[in-house]
Amino acid sequence: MKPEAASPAYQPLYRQIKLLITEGLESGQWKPGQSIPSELELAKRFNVSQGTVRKAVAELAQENVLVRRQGRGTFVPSHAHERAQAAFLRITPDNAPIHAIHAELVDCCRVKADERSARQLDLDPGASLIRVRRLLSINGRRVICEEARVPAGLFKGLDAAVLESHRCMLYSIYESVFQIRIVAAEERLKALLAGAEIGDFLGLAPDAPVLAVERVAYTYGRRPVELRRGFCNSADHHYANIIS
Amino acid sequence: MKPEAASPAYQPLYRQIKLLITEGLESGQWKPGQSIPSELELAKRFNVSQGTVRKAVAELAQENVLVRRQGRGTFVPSHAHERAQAAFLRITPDNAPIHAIHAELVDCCRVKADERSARQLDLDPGASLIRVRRLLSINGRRVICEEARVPAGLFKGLDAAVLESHRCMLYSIYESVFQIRIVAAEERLKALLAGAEIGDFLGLAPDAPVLAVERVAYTYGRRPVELRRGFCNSADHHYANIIS
DNA sequence: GAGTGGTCTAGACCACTCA
DNA sequence: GAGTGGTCTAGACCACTCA
Repeated sequence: MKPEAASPAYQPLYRQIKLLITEGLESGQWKPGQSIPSELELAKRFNVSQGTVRKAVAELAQENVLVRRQGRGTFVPSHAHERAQAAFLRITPDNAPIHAIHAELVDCCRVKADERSARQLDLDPGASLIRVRRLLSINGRRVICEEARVPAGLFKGLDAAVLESHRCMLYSIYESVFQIRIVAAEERLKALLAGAEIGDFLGLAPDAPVLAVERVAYTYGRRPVELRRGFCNSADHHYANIIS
Repeated sequence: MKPEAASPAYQPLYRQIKLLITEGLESGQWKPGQSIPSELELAKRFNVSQGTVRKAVAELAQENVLVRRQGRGTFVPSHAHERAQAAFLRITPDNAPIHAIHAELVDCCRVKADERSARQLDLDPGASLIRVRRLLSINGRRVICEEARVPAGLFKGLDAAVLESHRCMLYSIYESVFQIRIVAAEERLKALLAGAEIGDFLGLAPDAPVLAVERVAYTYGRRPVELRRGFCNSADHHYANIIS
């Protein structure tokens, strides 16, 4: 492979390699938890130098799409085994580490996408979504009430039975059952009053404040595949963020 | 310079270079807005290869401590000119870009550090702090009520007069008046009720929900130099965050 | 000891900026 | 055209893991 001539669509070699690796991940050629071939092998396969592969892999590792371990290899992170979860669960107790997370299913049903949701998910208005509502407990205390909506077309067969038989984080289920890996997300936070329904779920008065977290979650290639709304009792918990 | 022998304290060459560059920034050898020497010149100066300098600079750029511009050079970002601010102001209007930010001084006084603040700022309990309270307007609407506390020893002369004569973001003032550059921060978010005082400032009922943002801000070498608490009317604004 | 990723060098050439 | 950072190569050696 040679760098192509300058052009409006010019992409450096290592970015093309990056794309090729991403395609391998998307197609399921290398699965979560497994390692991908070594740098030297990929270099041979793509007919570039090891340095170019290294640069591509470094960027993917940077984006948490791959994990490099010196002496062992380069791995596809899994929401299941690893605590790659940690990156997507930003709510933590104020003065303690998380030692247990537990999810209770509230309901799971089909809904039609409203205009905004359709736009956010890149679907036609009125497209069919599956809506999952759950209550999350951290260290035995019910803290978060959340609602996820995903395209029914991508998540065929997602229902209460599947959710009950995989009592873990949703993203582990997306990954293990539907082969969809969440790799990035955008969130918007607001403070709201709980209201009757959410107050009930969280054991709060309707006029208690809750932290509302709206999320658009993305799979490879920045394709949006999930909308989520979480309401958190932030009396003894907070949303943690690191800038820069 | 040669890589030193393996040892418990082994640091690769490029990390040592990184430290040398950071020291140059701290000492004011290269100032915000200015460029640092070219990679080739730094390589000559430190007696390493260009690639090693490149790796050091790349990590610093990654951490937003430097900014690289192809064809022009490598620059020290400034809170003043650039919108490096953007990284530290995560509150934005729900449906519009920010076109104007305005700060009103509420008060500025000396306070004693309580135990927690002293610990967070790495000071002795009871150390003298300067507390600044301000109201921030975004696009002409008062949205945030914030309180910053900084060590009096590092910010000698910070008072109402200085704040009134530099009507801009605090971090610009820290940088231009006190030669202290904020490069990173940790934040904790909660939802609270406004209460009488904050409600007054933001034109909200005392039982309206507000987004509370607590921050510890760091300068080079992850040294904490500011504590901040912000209360935001999140009715038409939100805190934006990108994961991964 | 074989295999992995991590560091470092030297050198070529490219893309971009600016005078 | 000179100077900057960006890409790419080839090759050496190091640190780490695992059998």
